Amino acid sequence: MKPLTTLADIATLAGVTPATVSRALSGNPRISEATRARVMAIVEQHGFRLNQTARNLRLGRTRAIATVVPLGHQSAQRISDPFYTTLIGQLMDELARRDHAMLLSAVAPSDGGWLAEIAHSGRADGIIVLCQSDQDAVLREAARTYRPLVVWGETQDEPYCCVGTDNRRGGKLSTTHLLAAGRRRIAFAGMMDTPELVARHQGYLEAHREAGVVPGPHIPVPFAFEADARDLYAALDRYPDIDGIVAASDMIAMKALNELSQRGRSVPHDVAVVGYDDVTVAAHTVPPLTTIRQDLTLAASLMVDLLFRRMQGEDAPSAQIPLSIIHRQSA
Amino acid sequence: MKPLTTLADIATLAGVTPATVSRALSGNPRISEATRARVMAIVEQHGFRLNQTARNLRLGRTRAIATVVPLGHQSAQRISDPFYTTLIGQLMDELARRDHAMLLSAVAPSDGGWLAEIAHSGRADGIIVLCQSDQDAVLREAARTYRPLVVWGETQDEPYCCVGTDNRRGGKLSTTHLLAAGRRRIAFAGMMDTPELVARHQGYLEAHREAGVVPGPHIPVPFAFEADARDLYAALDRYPDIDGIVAASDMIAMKALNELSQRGRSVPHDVAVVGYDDVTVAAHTVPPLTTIRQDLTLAASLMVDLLFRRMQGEDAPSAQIPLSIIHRQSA
DNA sequence: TGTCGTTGAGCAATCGATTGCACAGTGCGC
DNA sequence: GCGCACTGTGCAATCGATTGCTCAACGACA
Repeated sequence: MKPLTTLADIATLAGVTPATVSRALSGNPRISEATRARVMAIVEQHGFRLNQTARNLRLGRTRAIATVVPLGHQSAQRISDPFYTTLIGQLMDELARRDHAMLLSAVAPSDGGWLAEIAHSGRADGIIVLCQSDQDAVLREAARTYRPLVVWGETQDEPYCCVGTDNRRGGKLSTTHLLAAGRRRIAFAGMMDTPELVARHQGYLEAHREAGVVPGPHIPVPFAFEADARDLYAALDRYPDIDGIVAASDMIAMKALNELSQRGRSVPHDVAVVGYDDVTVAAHTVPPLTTIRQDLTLAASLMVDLLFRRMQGEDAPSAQIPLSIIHRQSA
Repeated sequence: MKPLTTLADIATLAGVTPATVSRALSGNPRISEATRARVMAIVEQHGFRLNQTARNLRLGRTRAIATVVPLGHQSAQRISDPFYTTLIGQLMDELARRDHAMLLSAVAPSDGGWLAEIAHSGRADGIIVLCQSDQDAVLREAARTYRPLVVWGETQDEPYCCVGTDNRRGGKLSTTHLLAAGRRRIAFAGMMDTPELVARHQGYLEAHREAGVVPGPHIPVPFAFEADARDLYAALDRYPDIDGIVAASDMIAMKALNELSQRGRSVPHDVAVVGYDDVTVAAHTVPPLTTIRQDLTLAASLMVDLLFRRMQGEDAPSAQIPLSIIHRQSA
């Protein structure tokens, strides 16, 4: 049963016009039951599907949302971090629930045109940007003319709609936890090349300030596992007196567990480690990671909700989602 | 500078017809340099972008590839397994390189129509299906009428184009490794609800047969970490004599490391563990995982290559990608 | 000056689905 | 028996870009 390709084909078979078939399919009440049944039978029989491209053109919408990960920062050379992939999965579910498709892409922003290209090419009805990266200026510019845009990242005074957690508080929370446990030489492991990470580091500093403790060294480790991370981690050897590590992500924390284990330093006895994100594997490392949880299911549903409100013209504002520290055994 | 929306707008401003603007943009040599320059200037100035939906309708193609993950099997309730997310990332890169967008979706196949829906709705020029799941029949049926389809999974005698590794050999490889190390009571941990996993299990059995060793127990653990996996893992207590575990995925292996550690059983001394996939984290577990590597960069480029050849009408065949065992410290 | 070839651009159909409006047919009331 | 309201379909324009064909203008050449 070769599938027919157009409404007109079906119309011919049913002895009606394309208009009638269209109405029958869309449940228009002005079509008689008899006609509808006849049309539907033929549609079923031939496995006919509407051409979505034509439909989208006519209706001026695509029922697709573009999800973009800008790779302007070094932290995420690739979308390999489970944090992002989990978020993408949740967004996908949430969009599917609203009957929208997800157009996924990662862009290495060579110029400022990447966002405008997506916004005005008519491929999607809205855009979700995962991570501000170093593209704050581009986002601000786009927000001036393009409304259906939601960004995951550090919420500050941005003119665009941004969803995220209070990263400063998160960084402070994990650091305070270590300080309260008596740790006095706490390193911060991670880059500071996105607003979120900068904020986490600020929270780390703030906790130290309030406790009257001198901050430990900064160890610049990329988010993802990379070849040169090994060298960077030699930093652990440079600072043998570290008794605590605040990691900017669970992946970094996990790498820390691994490196510490190889150096014969026990966690949490010698060094306590706190992660960030509570990705799925965090509960399954050895020892399981104490970490800062961001509720990604909530994040995804909130982002999609805001996006749809913006697609309807509403001027939905930025929002923060709650944060909590999950106590496991690494700290 | 509000972006103009249509070719006609630009045409009006330039004092020409839409046809001329279209030709100017596409580099048609029949347009004079003077006219082209004038049109281009206006296009630049207003940040005009072609409406891709209209273009796609006219040209009969979308420059988009649908990537689908069927969730018919229990193993992957969600796309959380790093194996799939890494593969998706690689596919995304490969598609971007060919200037195609990726339409990502996960479907819980309630009926057999999901694939036909995607194939004939005209949203994408081709389809990549990640994992056969329990949908082999649907794939076979679709392959009869729809050519641009490539599946990741177990390559057997399927009539559709399938890319994958020799899972039977992989399962055998890891099992043989354990047997060669003197292990004699080896469990297989994982579900057998997809053809790939069945094949890995067969390899496991085959290795035992050839070595003249009785296979150990089968512990049915889902691919992903889930709430009830904990109960399933109580199986470890039921079989205290196990000295080796062949895991159907690295995630399962990782969970095994964790559970064993909680029971005070050392890896690899008491129990040796071999994973599957060599996901990024596998090198960073404690101890680092010995595992079977599947080269996903190669897999992605091969799949996309086959898909594009099929989109051009060629009858590109199934293919296998190589496999290797990576020796680390867990076995 | 008349004819032909070339260049550059316009006209209009097309891709496939949707929808406002027109209109034929039916049943009803008076 | 006539007009009216109502129902069910058809007609044709529309969404925005592309492209085969047509055609005007120009220069060259005889």
